[in-house]
Amino acid sequence: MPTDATGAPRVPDKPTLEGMEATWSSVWEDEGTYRFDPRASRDQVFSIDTPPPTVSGSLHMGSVFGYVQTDALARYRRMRGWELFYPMGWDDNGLPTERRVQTYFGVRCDPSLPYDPDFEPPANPGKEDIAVSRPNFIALCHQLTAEDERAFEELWRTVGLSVDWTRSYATIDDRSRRASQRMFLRNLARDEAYSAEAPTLWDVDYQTAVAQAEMEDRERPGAYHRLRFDDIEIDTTRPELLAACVALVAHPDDQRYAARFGTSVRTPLFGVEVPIVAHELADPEKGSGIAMICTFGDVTDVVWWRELHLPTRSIITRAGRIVESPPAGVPDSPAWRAIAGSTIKAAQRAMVDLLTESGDLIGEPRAITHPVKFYERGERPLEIVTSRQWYIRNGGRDAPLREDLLRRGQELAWHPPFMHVRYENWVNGLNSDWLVSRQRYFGVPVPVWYPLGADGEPDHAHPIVPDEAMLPIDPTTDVPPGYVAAQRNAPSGFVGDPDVMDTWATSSLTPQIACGWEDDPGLFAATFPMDLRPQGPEIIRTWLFSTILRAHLEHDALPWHDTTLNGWVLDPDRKKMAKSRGNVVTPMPFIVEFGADAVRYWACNGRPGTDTAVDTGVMKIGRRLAIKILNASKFALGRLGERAAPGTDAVTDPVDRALLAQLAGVVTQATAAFEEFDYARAQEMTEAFFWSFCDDYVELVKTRAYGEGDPAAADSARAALALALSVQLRLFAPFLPFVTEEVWRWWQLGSVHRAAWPSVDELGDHAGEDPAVLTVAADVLGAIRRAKTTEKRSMRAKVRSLTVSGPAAVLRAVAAAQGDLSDAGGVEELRMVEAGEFAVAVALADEA
RNA sequence: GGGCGCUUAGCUCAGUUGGUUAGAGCAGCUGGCUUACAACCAGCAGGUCGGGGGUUCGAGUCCCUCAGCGCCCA
Repeated sequence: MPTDATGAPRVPDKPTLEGMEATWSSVWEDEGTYRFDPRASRDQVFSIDTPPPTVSGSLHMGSVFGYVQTDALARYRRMRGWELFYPMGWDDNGLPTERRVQTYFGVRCDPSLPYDPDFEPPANPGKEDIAVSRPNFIALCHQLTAEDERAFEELWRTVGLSVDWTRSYATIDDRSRRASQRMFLRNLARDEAYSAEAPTLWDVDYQTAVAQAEMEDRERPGAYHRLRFDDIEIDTTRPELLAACVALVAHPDDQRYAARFGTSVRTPLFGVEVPIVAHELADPEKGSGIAMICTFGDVTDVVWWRELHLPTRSIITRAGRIVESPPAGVPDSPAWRAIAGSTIKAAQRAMVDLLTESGDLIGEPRAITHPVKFYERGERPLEIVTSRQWYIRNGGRDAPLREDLLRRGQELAWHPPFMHVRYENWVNGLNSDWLVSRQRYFGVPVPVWYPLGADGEPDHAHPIVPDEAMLPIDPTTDVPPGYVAAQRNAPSGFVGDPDVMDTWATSSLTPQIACGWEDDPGLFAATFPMDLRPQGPEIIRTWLFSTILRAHLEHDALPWHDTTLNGWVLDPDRKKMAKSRGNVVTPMPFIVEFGADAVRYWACNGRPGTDTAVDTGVMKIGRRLAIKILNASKFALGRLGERAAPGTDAVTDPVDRALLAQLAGVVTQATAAFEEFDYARAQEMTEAFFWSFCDDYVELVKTRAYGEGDPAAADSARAALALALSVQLRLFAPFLPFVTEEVWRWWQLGSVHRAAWPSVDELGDHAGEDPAVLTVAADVLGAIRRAKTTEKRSMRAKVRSLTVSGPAAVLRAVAAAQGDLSDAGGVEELRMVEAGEFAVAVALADEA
């Protein structure tokens, strides 16, 4: 028995689940149950890098699903004696928050406006967005995310996450900005970060550059237009880019065009002479086998342009329109004026009309469906514009670094293991460095300035960097060392980098942020590298990868030893839950209807890495389990009356000893499952044992436990009930923290969540008992019940004669359980017959 | 097009290195107010483990192949 038992239990008459979430979450807060002890040393700490949820996203079942699974692992580790470092962060930085702020307050950011200290957002957003300065806009972002974070924390507390709430952080707070900027400067100093002017994937609506990880292919309708270039016909889906054409390209082995390589043709309408070139990426099967290269229609154009050293004729602006003046080499003709300044769609219509008129469009456009690149949050296809951006090397163009990162992936322990291959696929598929600058507002500023020449032009090759002690900074308001404010934007002065960093550039540092990198060396030494990083399946390529990258570059280490990946949450029709599908469901109604423990039961019922449907049927089972725990506990503890539970030594009856022996097996297996991060298996085994405990063991010993007979036999049952209950409550505690805490405190001091994880040792020497005594007794009891049910008799009906036949070992087990069997089954006479086969014959007494 | 996962009872899912008669819950059916629990309990019935082939004394499990579903990446 636990040594802190308080004596006689206090068991409520009508135990209930209602209100448990509020009661216990506030007790845990008051008692600091989940508070990290910073005096712990690294070998005592288990640290978890919780991915900060995007607070401006909706609270949905997917969040609860993964976080609860992790919480079960965390609670197990805590009970095993680890000092848990389990902080929570909020990912509030970035575009999702900007969007939400824009629609919520009806504002838009105009960085050219000055800060207005008196600005108040309208109570009700009007039709027209109000333009506000960047500082005002950022203030609104902070205001709204603070509200969102309160809602999230409320949910997490209600669902029982054992997070240390005193250690929360947000990816936009001072600590995160400081870490993010410091890491960027370290990358810059080591030449792992660099800026370059290059063709960049660009979202014309958000007006920002987009990284490879944020881009996705979508099937979109398009049309092949066959255009005539002198005697050559090409197919293109983007005739509006004709003016941007710099060459035609065919495969080097394509005999149809072999003779033409090195020659040139003239573009229709514009009459620009362009060379015919050869490149392996030209697909002979596609269209006529020869394509026009434009600057830039897609990423292949960029490859051709770079590798074949072609000129640049960009015609698309960052706003997604055709430029006003034609690029170098293109005449300012009527054809040009037909598209100058127009939208891309309008330009396409104008080009098609002109080409039809001139006869250079052959036949009708042929409709096709093809993959088009989109920003994952965007609504219009990405364009490619040339701009200066910041990059961090990630192995995309650097084989040794890529090999290092693949090796890191092999060092990391993946749960489940098959997820590792997704990482390998991603790393092997990288084809560019990581573009980290974004032309947005609510993010961590790129912490550099540029010197301005006497002509007022910035010198991008020699950025001015702040001292680390100054961080965090905003280069658009802070002044660089050695300059004064008046020199901002003045010739021979300086200019701040206007960009912010990609969200991932900061959230890839959650281990460093949470562990106090450079800010709190003691904490960092005790917690980093972290032990576990749990996450959803969709962020291997972004979050997981970039976190490994940053830790590799700075610390030459993995950021964590183990990583778990949960599955998707599917809607009840087994479709992936996604905002775009409109099938997202929020968790609170389920928590209200079934209770937090029941929702947790559902989450932990989902296997590691396995997609799982929202299923109220499973939650009902969870609720039923929680209620059963209350009632079974009431029975077990109620038998103790006014006394404390007898000690383990009192367990002498073979049936009781067999129960504890079986329980020892469950403890061993549940522990092994948890060690492999398989919370679901641990829950399943515990649950299965508990139901057989209730249905068979409790029924068998009930009479004895009521004390109707030998006091020693009664004490044996009571001691076994109490001990088995204590062990099972602790086995359930990671999954059902509320109901187990409720019952624990009926008779124990302190929290079950700080109690020791059960061990085989505490079950005494009963682990060596033959568990078959209970198994056989349960089988015989089952046969008696079957007989009564078959004859449609009450369970109270007496058994006139019970005959058990079987091998000697089985009969010995029956004999050992004889008293309990007779009591539980109402058996008047028991006969045992040695035989090869196990069989039970039941003769019921006549109805009274 | 490449990679990964899944397919087991009407439904939702377990089934750990190959090993008795493939399990659970829900739904269904039949009973029972048995002093922890009627939002409960007891019992019953229900499956050629997606199709085909192979390895083995033995395959839901390993190999090959086909089909369907889903996800990731091009």
